[in-house]
Amino acid sequence: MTALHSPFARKLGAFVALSNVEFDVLERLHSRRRVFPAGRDIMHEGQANQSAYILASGWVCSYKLLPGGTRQIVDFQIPGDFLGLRSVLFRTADHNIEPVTKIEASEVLAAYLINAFSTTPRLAAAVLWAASRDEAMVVEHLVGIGRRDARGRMAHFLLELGARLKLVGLATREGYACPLSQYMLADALGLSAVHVNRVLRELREDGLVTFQQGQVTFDDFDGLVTVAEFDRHYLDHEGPLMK
Amino acid sequence: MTALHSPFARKLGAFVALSNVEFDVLERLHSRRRVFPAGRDIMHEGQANQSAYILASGWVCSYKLLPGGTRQIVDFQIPGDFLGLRSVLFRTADHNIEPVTKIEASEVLAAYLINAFSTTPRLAAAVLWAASRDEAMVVEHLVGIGRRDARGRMAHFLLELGARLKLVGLATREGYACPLSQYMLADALGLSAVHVNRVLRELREDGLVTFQQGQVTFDDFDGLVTVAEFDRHYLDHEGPLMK
DNA sequence: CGTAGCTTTGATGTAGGTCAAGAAATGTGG
DNA sequence: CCACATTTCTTGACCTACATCAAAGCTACG
Repeated sequence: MTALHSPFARKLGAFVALSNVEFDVLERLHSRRRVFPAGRDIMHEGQANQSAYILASGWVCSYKLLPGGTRQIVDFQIPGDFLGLRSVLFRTADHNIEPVTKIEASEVLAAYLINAFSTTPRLAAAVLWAASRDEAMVVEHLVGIGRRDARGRMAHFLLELGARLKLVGLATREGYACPLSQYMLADALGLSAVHVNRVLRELREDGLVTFQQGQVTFDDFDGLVTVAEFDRHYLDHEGPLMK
Repeated sequence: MTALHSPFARKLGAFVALSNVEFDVLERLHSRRRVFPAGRDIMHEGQANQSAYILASGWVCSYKLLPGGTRQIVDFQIPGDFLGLRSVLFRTADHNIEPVTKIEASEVLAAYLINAFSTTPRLAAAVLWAASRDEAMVVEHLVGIGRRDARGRMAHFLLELGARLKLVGLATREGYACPLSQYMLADALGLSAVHVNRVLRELREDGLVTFQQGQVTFDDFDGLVTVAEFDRHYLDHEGPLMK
């Protein structure tokens, strides 16, 4: 059954056990489906009146630029994730969003969303839950950059991404397809691209993970968890938490 | 008029122009007022069924510990800030909260809050607004740790804190009282305490800021803004944005 | 099939960490 | 209000993780 639904429905279903009615409301949220090419930003810092989207396929990243020209990627979004929820609440976007690959996304009209929330409150809970989880991930990212060394950061990042992708059926314990360049990893982890390359080599030579040709392969999952000091708890929802 | 209200009401009032009725509802939110001593955590990672609080006086910090024993402070909360909003939504806290000073905080009952939201929706908007602003600050913090050097981080941090304190009337353009130790600054900025000390000295010797005896003094505000690459925009709400 | 963006590697530099130890401030009990 | 203890601040010497620079081999796609 879950296989019939969109990644978004699938993800929310992992948080809250949804009825068929709720699934239907969910599917009707998606209004206009749009396609964007890789590389061209779909949202700019400071831009007003942005729509929100639900990502159907492809990857995007949210980032901020510093005056010096360097950038920091705050988060990646994968199928099933919301884009620009905060930009709707604030009237203006506070970060940039760039598609990493070609993407398909469904526009979500604010009015529609609010209506869906009032008719099916469990849906509101599920969406807020997802939003809180995103924020928790930003926090974890912050902790990693502040207090982990390069190896730990990379290991943690690759595991976390795996856990998120598993939620929408795009990863297994073996690994997953990953379209990120080493430059993007660098901008996400607060490292230089050169160092990212070296760390990746190290992890590979230690028999922990291989990241080559757009494919992440966990060679020693448990070993990697140890290096990452990964807290299995915070993303491992085995079943719906709300019955 | 604003001077009569609590820091919380004062802060929300800066976002959304509130009516007297709304102010009253706001004041009634605070149920039990409690006092906590400095240093003893009031919320633990993994602990279930936490209450939320509104901080009335004093400072607290939210942090996470890594298995290695190091810690990363994610954010400081000052009077008028919400504590543990996310811990209520998730049933369990995902970080620790430690009072930096002795604090007074009012417990907020979840049921009360939800009720207030449905009767005065503008209040819900204001609270969500504040929550989004907090999240935006965590993002900015992440960017700083990932891509700014120690000087820039410190400068940015001191300015941001000043901007937040100004919202609740606890800072001026001249400076503010700040009870944080250099160890805490270190844990917040992802630096060592020793280096924090050196950076502070540098900034003082360059005539930019002085941080001594619990007092932050801006010696050259504009100069500091330049060093910090501080975006005046993102916290400078001069008046209510929603009329 | 050429050129632009990735990846890989080596050599060298530096910001910030760690260790150590003394000086100030702050707190505590008598 | 003083003596003592404890935390916090400050500074110096040394070291390491990561940045920067540079250049060569890959991929891929228009």
